[in-house]
Amino acid sequence: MTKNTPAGTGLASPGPSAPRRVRADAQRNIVSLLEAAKAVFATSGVDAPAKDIADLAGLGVGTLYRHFPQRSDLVKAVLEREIEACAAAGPTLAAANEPGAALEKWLRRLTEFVATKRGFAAALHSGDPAFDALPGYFMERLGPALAALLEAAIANGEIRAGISARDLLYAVANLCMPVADQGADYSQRMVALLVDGLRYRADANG
Amino acid sequence: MTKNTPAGTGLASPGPSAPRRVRADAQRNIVSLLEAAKAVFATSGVDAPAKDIADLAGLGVGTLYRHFPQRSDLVKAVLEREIEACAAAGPTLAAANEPGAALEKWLRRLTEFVATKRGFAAALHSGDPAFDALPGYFMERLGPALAALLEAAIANGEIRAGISARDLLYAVANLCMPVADQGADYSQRMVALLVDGLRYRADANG
Amino acid sequence: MTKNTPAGTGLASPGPSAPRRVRADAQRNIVSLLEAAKAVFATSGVDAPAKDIADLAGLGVGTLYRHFPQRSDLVKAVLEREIEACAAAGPTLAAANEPGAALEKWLRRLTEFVATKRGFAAALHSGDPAFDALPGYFMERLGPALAALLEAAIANGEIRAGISARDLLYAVANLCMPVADQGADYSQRMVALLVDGLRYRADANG
Amino acid sequence: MTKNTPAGTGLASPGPSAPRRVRADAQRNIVSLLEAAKAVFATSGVDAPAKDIADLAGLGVGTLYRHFPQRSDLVKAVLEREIEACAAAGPTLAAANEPGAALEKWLRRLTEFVATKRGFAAALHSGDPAFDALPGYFMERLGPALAALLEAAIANGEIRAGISARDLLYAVANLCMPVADQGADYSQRMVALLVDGLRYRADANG
DNA sequence: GATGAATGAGAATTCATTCAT
DNA sequence: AATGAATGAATTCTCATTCAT
Repeated sequence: MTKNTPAGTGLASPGPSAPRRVRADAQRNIVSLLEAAKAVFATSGVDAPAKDIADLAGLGVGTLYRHFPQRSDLVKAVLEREIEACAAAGPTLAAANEPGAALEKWLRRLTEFVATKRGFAAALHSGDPAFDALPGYFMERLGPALAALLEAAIANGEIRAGISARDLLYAVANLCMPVADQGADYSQRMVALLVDGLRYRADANG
Repeated sequence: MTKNTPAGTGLASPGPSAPRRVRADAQRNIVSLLEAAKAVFATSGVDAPAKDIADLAGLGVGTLYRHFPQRSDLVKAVLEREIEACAAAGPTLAAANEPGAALEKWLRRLTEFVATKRGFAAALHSGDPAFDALPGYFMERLGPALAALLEAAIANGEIRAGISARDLLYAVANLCMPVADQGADYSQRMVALLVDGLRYRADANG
Repeated sequence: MTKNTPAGTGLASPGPSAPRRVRADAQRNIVSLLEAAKAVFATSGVDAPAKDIADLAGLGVGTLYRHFPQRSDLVKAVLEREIEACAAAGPTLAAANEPGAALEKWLRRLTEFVATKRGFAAALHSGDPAFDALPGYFMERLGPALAALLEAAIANGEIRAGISARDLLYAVANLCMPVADQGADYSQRMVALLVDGLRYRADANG
Repeated sequence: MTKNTPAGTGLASPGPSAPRRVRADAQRNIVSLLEAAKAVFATSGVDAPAKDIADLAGLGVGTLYRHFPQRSDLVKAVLEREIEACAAAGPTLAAANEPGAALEKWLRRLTEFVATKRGFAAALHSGDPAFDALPGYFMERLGPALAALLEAAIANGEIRAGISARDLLYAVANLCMPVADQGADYSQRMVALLVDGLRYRADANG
C-alpha cells in the first residue's frame, strides 16, 4: 500500500492486482472507524473534528489519518457501499416495472438514501476543497444508472425529454438538505413533485 | 433600544417607542457594514471571518459587533430589504396576471433572489445555532405571500392542492444551493420543473 | 497597519509616512515578546515552539502571531537593532584606525555579535522557508559596511584582493556556529586566522 | 552482541568475541538501509522522516529501528567508511608531499567530503541529543590524522604553531555549512583562506 | 527477523469575542 | 462610539517509537 492510498471498505476480495493483504486487526480498525464516522457525521456533520471520530472508534487520530489521509476519503468510504447498492438497483427496477414507475421508484430510493445520510448532502456543498472529488464520484456512479431509466421513460412517452440525469441527480441531493426540521417525508414529497413535473405534458415529446 | 438590539437597516422612522436617535455617523457605519457584509457573503459565504467584513467596511471589528452582536443579525439585515421587496411583489404580480402565471413569475423572482444570494441558502442549512432564527424569519415574511398566490391558483384550477407554502419555500431555497458549478439557470430550470409538477393533474382537485 | 505587517521594534519615531500610531499597551507587549524571544532563542534555538515564547512573555500565542505573523519576522526584529549597530560601527572604526586594523576590529565585533546570538547562525542555515529572507537581510545591511572596509584595506596594501564581502560575511556566520561546546573564543580565533589569511601575500596585489 | 547494538557496516570480519553471525538476509537489509539513508540524507537532511528511508530501502520502519536504534547510529554508519578513508589518506599524502602541501591537500580532501555530505555538517550542529555522539566520533577518527599533518608542517616551518587540530577540524566542518546557495567552491575558497592564515608569519615560530 | 499498524504527544495556526484605550 | 489588541480554545496534521502479528 503506497503512502497515501486511502482504505477502501476492504470488502472486495483481493483480485489479481491486489498488492498486499490487509492485516486482520487493521481491517477491524477500519471498520470501527467507518462506523464511528457514520455516527459522528450523522450527529455533527461531515466537518466534525477528526478527534471525535477517532475517540468514538476507540482509536488514535493517527490511525484515522493513516487509513483516511483526506477527509473526503472517509466520507467516500462511508458512502461507497450505499451508492453502489443504489446504482445496482437501477437495472433491477427497470426489469420489474414499467419505465415510468421504475424511474419513480428509483428516485424514491435515492431520496431515501440521501435524506437519511444527513451530512452527505452537506458535504456535496461544503466549499472545502477536500470534498471537491465527491460530486464527481456521486455523478460517476449514479449518473449512468439514472440516465438509463430516464431514457426508457422518455422513449415510452411517460415523461418529457429535456432534463438531464445530472440536473435531476443534483436536484434530489439538494432537496434532501435538511431545513428547519421538516417532517421526514418532506424530501420524498418534493421529489415526487419533481417527477410529476417530468410527467407534465409528456405527450409534447413527439 | 436595549444595549444589544441589533441594528436594522435604519430605514424605519423611529416610532413612538424609539428611545434613542441613531447618531448620523453610526448610521453611516451601519450602511458600510451592510454593504461590506453583502460583498463578503457573496464571495466567501456567510461564515466568512468577521475581520474580513470589518476590514472591507474600513471599520474595526468592535464596531461590527456593536451593531450586530449575532452573526445572524447581520445576515438578516443584509437580506431584509430584498426579502421585503420579494414579499411585496406578490400582490403586484397577482393583480397583473392570471393566478397560475402570477405564481410562476413570483417563484421565478424568488429563485433569482435566493440563487443570487450565494451563501444565503447555505446559512439556512448551517447547523450553527447563530442562524436558528433565519428560517423562521424567511418563512414569516415570505410564507404568507406565497400562500396567497398558491391559494388563488388552486382556486382557479391551474394547480393542484396539497402542497404547502412552507414546503415550496424550502424547496426553492434548497434547489438554489450551488453544486459543482451548475450553469446559472440550473436553479430556474429545476424550480420550473417543480411548478410543472404542481400543474400535473391540476384538474384532479375537484 | 495592514493585515500582515510585522511589528518593527517601534523605536523609530513616526515619520511623515507613519500611517498609524502603535498603541501604548501593544508597544509594551511587543517589547515583552522581543525579550522573551531573545531569551528563548538563546536557549532552544530559533525553532522553539511559539507557545514557549508567548508564555515567557506572559501573553497569548494569538498576540505573538498578530505582531509577528512569520517566524522570521520575530527573528528579524530581535536582530534588527544589533545588526544596525554593527553596520554603523564600520565608518566609526574606519575613521579611527588604519584600514587593516579597522577591518580586523570590525570583524571581531561582528564575530562577537553573531557568536553571542546563538540561534542566529542556525536560523541562517535552517531549511525552513520562513527564514528565506534572513540571509538577504543580513547581507543587505552588513555587506556594504564590510565592502567599504575591505576595499580600503586592499587599497592600502594590507590585505590581498580577491575575497568578496559576501564570502567573508558568510564565513564569519559559519564559523560562529556552535559545535561541541568549543571555548567561547573559538570563533574569534578562527576569524582571526581567516584575517591572517587575507594578509598572507598581501603584497602580491600590485 | 547485545540486543540493541547498532549495526556497523558489517565489513569487519567477526572477531574472536563475535557471539553471533549476521544472517545473510539481515546483512542485505542493512546495506539497503545505508544506501537509502545516504540518498535521503542528501535530499532532505539528516532529520528526514524514518519512513522515507525505510520506504526507499523497500523495508519496514521496524527493520530500520532494529538495526539502528538511534538516529545517530544510522548517520554514523553512513559516514563510517568515508571518514575512515579520509583518515587513511593522511599518511599517504604525508609520504608523497612536502609537509605543508600534504596538509593543504588533506584539508582540501576533508572539505570535499564534508561539503558534499549535505546534512552532515548540520547533524554536527543539531541540538538533537541523538547526535551528541557524532562530534566525538568525528574528532576521534580524524583528529589524530590532522594532528600529525599539522605537526609536521609546523616542524618544517611552513605554518605557524598555536592552532589545534580540533579547532581546525571544526572550522572546516563549519565552513562547509551551506548558506544562501553559495557556489560549489565557496567552502574550498574559505578553507584555503584559513590555510593561508596558518602560513602567515610562519617564520615567527622559532 | 520482518513488518507496518497504532499511538498520541506536539506544533502551527485561525478566529470569534471581549474589553481596555 | 469606535477601535483593534488580546485571548486561547479548537482543530489539523505529522512522525518517532513501540509492539502485535
